[in-house]
Amino acid sequence: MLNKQVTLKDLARKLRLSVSTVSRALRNVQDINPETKKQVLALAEELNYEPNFIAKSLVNKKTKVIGVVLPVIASSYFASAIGGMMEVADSLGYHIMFSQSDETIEKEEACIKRLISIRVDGILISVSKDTINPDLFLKVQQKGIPIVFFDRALDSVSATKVTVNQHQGAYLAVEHLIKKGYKKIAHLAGPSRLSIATERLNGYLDALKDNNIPINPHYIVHCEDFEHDALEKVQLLFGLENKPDAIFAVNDSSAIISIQYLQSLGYHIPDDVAVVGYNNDPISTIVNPALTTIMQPSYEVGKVATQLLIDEIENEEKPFAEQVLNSELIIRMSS
Amino acid sequence: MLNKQVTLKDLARKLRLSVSTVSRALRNVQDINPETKKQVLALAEELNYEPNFIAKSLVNKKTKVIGVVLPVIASSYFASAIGGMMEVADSLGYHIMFSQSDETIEKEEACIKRLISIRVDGILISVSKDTINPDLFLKVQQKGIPIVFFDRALDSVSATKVTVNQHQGAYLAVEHLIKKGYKKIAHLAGPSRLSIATERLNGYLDALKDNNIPINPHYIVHCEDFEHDALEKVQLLFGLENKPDAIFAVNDSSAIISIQYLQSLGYHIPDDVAVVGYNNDPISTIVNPALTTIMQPSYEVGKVATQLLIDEIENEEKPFAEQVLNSELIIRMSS
DNA sequence: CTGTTAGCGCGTTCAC
DNA sequence: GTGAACGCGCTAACAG
Repeated sequence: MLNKQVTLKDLARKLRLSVSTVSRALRNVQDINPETKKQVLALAEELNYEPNFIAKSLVNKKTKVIGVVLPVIASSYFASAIGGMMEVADSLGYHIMFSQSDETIEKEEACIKRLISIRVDGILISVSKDTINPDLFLKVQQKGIPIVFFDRALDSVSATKVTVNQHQGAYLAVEHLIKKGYKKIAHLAGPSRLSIATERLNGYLDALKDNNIPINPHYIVHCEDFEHDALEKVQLLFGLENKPDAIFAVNDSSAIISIQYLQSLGYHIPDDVAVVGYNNDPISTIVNPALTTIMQPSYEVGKVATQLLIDEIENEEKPFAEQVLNSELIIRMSS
Repeated sequence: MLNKQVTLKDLARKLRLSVSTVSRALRNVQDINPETKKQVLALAEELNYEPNFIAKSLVNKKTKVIGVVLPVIASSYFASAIGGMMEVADSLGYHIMFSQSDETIEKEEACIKRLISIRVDGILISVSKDTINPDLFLKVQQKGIPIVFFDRALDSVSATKVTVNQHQGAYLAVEHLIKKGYKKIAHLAGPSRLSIATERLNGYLDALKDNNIPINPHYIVHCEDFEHDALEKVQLLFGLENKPDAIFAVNDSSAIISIQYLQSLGYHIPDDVAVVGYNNDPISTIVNPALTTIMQPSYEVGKVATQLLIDEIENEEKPFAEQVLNSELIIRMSS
């Protein structure tokens, strides 16, 4: 029962017309006898004809699909970025094909090669954390396939890039705490090997400096494993003689762990200690008090990156743009 | 600079061979002079030749891509299912193309038509919550395109389906509470119009019945808007003369809201009141005490559905299977 | 307005 | 072992 797919030829035969006439009628291009056009449309409808994109692609060398490569799809950050991509792609008539690199360079390379085989019109990529070598990306560009980096980019390749300013987000969070009157602000930092963590740390430091608040090294603790060792780090912080009156955490999970720990000690949030997180995870509205946090423009990243990619696909010679998007402070009850 | 893509013809010309010879050499099929084969492979490597899937698809009428239609991609449940799909598809040489219906039947129909145009080899779908009409799906099947439903299926169309047993999960949760010695078990139910909510409610009821625990209607409250009105419902529950000693919540968010409310009242979890959630959201390990919950096999759903679809694609005549997967109880500290 | 021809990149005969 | 010819479904160029 396979292959019941109706083709132009089928329509042409039944209508005793030539294939090209049918094709023209369906696409209403050039002059066509309104009468025959009507017939064609009617039969197409009746037989449930759907144009074969594959054949079309082969002819005009455009597949109208863009390939996306990202580390993992099951993360609230990427899932949201994907939403943005879909929105733009959809509205411009493009399809999206996803592939996961699982953070390994081997899979990343395999993904890209497959996308090339599919002849995607362009590629959107957030590189794996180990990716350093630019060769593959250069080859892609040489083949005339536009590529734009989102979220994580590679310095060594010149291309359009859309990223998020981590420094600014952290700065915003700390500045907010300062404005609220907190002065002894601690930072639950992320793993020191990760650039997003150090950028956020720098944002924290600069916000303090710019407001003439002395930096207390004891107030900076690194959670080398994110939320998994956050609890002991908070305990460290509140074991200090001179305890902090606010915490800026590298992510929402760590912030929430802090809140719960402090509450169990009898502290009141935000009166005794204020807490600000990062990410605006769904959790942040659920906890009590609801968490003040930084919302990264992940949806926007997806949208912008896709828009820029399609621009490049359709207007051959476009200079590379490098956009750095800012995050937003979401003030809730924890600060 | 476009269209730098190398083709068989390019290789053939440079090697002064015919296209078919080159093709054969690359696919190492039939007898080929090992010498010419070596040359071909060398040049292909040098020129970075990548076979054109589009052209291949047109010839053998198989695209090796499967289309997925789901309500929203940015949900931890679907994101996880997608992971399962990717794993299976990847290992079997298939690509996946996603599209979102945004829970509307119009977009759902548009998605399916586009997938048909792309000539996907098969379709995986979780229908929008308003979908009732089976016509479109029947048409897809008539075209010879296998379709399998996952998570949410349509009774009116006979096809392979992979779903999750909600009754069993709820039963597991309540049974666990009973075994722990709790007897006054309340249920924060979901919106009564949703089938998953009523199935879970029935699981709750049956678990009580099977254990000879009388059902107290006051202990069943419906959160018509999930977590958004969970707080007031819990307050209702604990405003009762005869207060519950355990809560089974329809999802993790509601469970966490309950925990925090009870803690603020001075209750100790789980000594005074036990709480069990549903979904095994990332939050559930973060909160204190960590939440006992039900883990739905979403990853498994994705895997199984994809596997069954590919089976159908490759073995024409396969009877439809209907798989109902069971959930798992994750025991943590809240019970 | 419509039909004919050619070709997109590749696989599959069928000859040589 | 290799080449020529044909077709997949469709669009584009040129006739008529």
